[in-house]
Amino acid sequence: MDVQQGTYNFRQIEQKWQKFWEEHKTFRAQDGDASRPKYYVLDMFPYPSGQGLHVGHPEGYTASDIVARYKRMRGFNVLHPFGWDAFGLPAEQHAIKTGTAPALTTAKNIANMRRQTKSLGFSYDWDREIATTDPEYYKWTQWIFLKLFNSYFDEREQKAKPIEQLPVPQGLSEQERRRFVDDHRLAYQADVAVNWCPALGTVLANEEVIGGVSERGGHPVVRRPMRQWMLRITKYADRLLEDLVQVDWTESIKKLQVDWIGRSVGAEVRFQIAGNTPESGGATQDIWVFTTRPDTLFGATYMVIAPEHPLVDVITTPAQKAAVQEYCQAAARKSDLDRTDLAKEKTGVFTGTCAVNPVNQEKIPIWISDYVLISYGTGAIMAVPAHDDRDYEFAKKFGLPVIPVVEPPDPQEAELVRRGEFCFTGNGRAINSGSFNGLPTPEFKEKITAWLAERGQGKKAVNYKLRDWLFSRQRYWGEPFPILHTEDGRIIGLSEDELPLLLPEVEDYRPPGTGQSPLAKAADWLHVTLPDGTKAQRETNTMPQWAGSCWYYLRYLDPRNSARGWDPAKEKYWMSVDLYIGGAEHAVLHLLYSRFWHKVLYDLGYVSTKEPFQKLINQGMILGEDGQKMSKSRGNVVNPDQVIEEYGADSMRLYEMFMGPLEAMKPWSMQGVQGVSRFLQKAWRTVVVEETGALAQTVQEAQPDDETVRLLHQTIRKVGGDIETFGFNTAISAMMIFVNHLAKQEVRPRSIVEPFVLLLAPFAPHIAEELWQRLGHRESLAHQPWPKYNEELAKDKQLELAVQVNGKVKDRIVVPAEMDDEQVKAKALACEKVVSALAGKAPKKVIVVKGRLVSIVV
RNA sequence: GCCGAAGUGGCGGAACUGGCAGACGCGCAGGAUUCAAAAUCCUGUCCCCGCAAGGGGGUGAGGGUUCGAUUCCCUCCUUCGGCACCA
Repeated sequence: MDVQQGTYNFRQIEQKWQKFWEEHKTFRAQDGDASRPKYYVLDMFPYPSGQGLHVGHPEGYTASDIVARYKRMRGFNVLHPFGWDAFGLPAEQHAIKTGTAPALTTAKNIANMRRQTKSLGFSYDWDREIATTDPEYYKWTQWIFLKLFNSYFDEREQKAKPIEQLPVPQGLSEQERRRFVDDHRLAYQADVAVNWCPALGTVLANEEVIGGVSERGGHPVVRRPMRQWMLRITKYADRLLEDLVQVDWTESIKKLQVDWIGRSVGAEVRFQIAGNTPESGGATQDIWVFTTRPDTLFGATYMVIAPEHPLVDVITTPAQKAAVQEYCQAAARKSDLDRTDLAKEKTGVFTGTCAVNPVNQEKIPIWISDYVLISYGTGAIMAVPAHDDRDYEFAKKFGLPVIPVVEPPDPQEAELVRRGEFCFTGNGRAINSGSFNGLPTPEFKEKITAWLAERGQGKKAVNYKLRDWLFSRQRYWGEPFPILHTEDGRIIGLSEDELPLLLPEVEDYRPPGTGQSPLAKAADWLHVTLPDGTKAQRETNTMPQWAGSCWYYLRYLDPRNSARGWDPAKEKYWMSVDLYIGGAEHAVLHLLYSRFWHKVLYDLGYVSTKEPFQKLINQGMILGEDGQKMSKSRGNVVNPDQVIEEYGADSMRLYEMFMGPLEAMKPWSMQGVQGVSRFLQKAWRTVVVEETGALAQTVQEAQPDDETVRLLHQTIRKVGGDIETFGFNTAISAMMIFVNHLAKQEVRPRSIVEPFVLLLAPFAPHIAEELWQRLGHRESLAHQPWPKYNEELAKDKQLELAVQVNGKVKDRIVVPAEMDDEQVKAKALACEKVVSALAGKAPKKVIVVKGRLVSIVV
């Protein structure tokens, strides 16, 4: 067999070992094994696209695989699973174009990407493979949805509870009671202004709209009211924030989540409409505003309400009616894109009515402008142009007064602010604020909030940028909702034993254009008669792609369980995920949604940890050789199949890790692949005679020399340490140094070569297994103990120190490692070059830095 | 505009808690081997002056702290990522 011959034939070696691992189930994770610590390494599972794997995928997968293989050798029971996030738009769009069922396209794509993934020799436990589109999988996605549907959020305990425990007010009619309950479910329906994308024929979540166009495809998105399914993620805003302290993620990713949740503390303040006194009838409601700067109340010179504010019609005077109507209608027609584009120029219209500032009884005009959003706070603001950039801009445009009430600490700024020529948004001291003058901003905030509360004019308030999650899509290729709508208007969740509710087969995948999904056309599926004879229709919306990926890490724990989503004992054993690796593009979407579901499941007792992912690493993007983002149109896309064909999986893996830091963005280089490929060949030749395939004569049962032993132990220490800190590039460089040294040796003792092969194994597992076997071992090295290093043996006996005079290196001295500082000093001062550099002057100071240098200051 | 990360040879990048800048790899140059090429091996490779010994400069720019700064502080510039009227 060719494999037995000498040259490094990666094709045969890689095939051989991939087959071996698969047949021997080398990487099977043992549920509940109490004899070893567990370690759960998870990759963000891919969407099985028709393009197949791109080189960005193996970057994260190789990193996690190195850790998985390393942990196994360190004695951990490792769970390292893989699967497919297989619902999604491309397969559906392909179906619309060609009529091919998305299920078929998806199966084909999975088969291809599975082949590619396997060709890289990752140590996945393939017995646990899952696909979100598998009915046996989405059955449980639907099950979790029902848990959300059948739960409410208990404000006092700040947690989800079964809906049966919801305290319902007495004396409600059956219909009112039902309405009350439905309004408290974590999954609920609401008429909301949604992001409707006409080109895609579906609504999108806020997170899926980037700058007014759809994230996928870049199609225009408009606002439109529609009845949609929502998930009450906002109830979890505080917990999603607080629990970030207990996960081990980079600060920048945490910050993205914090910013997305956007918690703001301030006050809600009541403004009465001028003239709306008890004597005059007092019928009009007051306007409540939210502000984070109640300390600037004395500087409020006007108010703004959103065009959609319910009081618009009530407070508009007859004289202003026409102008206001025109403005509001124009605002309603604007898409988000328009609003973003026009953000530079403020627009607005006066209602004709004034409000009364509660702190000084001043009358201030009420304006309407679309820079105030109906969906945030109360949909109305008090405007303080002296201390808010947007209000300042608006006031300048419409000639409204600017009254400074905060004095900046900087005198120059203070002068400009006093003249109304500078908008100061920072903290300072109060001016023009009556008896509050002189107070520092933070203190003023507290005082004024209490002052308002005492008088019933305000209260402390918290607002979030985070909105409830729009959870329905008008698409075919997604999980159907396990929901029925009865003729008499009831919403019923299916019972557990009716799951999975299968996706019906349809002939036409085009959206009907009515705002419904293609499922509305599946008449047989759509219409249902309940046992009691009631007629009902199925919910025709489907879930967004995020649904399946919200909980897949739990299904891996028990992927074939048909009785429950996962076994509680297995959950307790494996959770939480110790290491999660994937792209940073999921920093807010997937990770936030997933954490939310996890917390609901935690509240309901289905999982035992508060957070799903303990440690998170984001791999950086790989650019094309030209330093540009890879794209077909640029023609700079690197195909993993080709790289593997030409250089082998081990070289591919090694190069992806050697390119640079895992988290950095970095360009591809085919010559770089060649470089690591040369390294592997060199490593091969240190062990195997190329002509015969025999073990090299130089690999002997001999005593290694001190230097080689030292280098081996240093390399063991370096490689292990680097894997722990994800410094794979420097680990590989250490192995290169080691091989360069070993290749020069006439004799390469087995006691040196074998540990090295084990070090190489997590990075380049195929070649390592082959070398291990050729060294005479029968068993796979996958569970061999990781080599240990000896600190004493790793220590350098002699140290070379630099000797500096006034910061310039003048000479070098070689000293025994244990030499004490005084002796080192003496030796340094005795150097010929140092003596001449000193030129007879006495050193002021001599600093010895252990193992580094001697610094002499004159 | 705001927030975050980062700027080191021709290129990717290294440098522990402030301690010899440029490890390792690529590329390039020269040499060995070869009829020749590939492969492999050896030598050199931050910049400037110098035949050399040696000297000077150097981690985006400028300043500061320090015996000593790629590392810490301030100002500015550039690139990338995120958010985008959230009061």
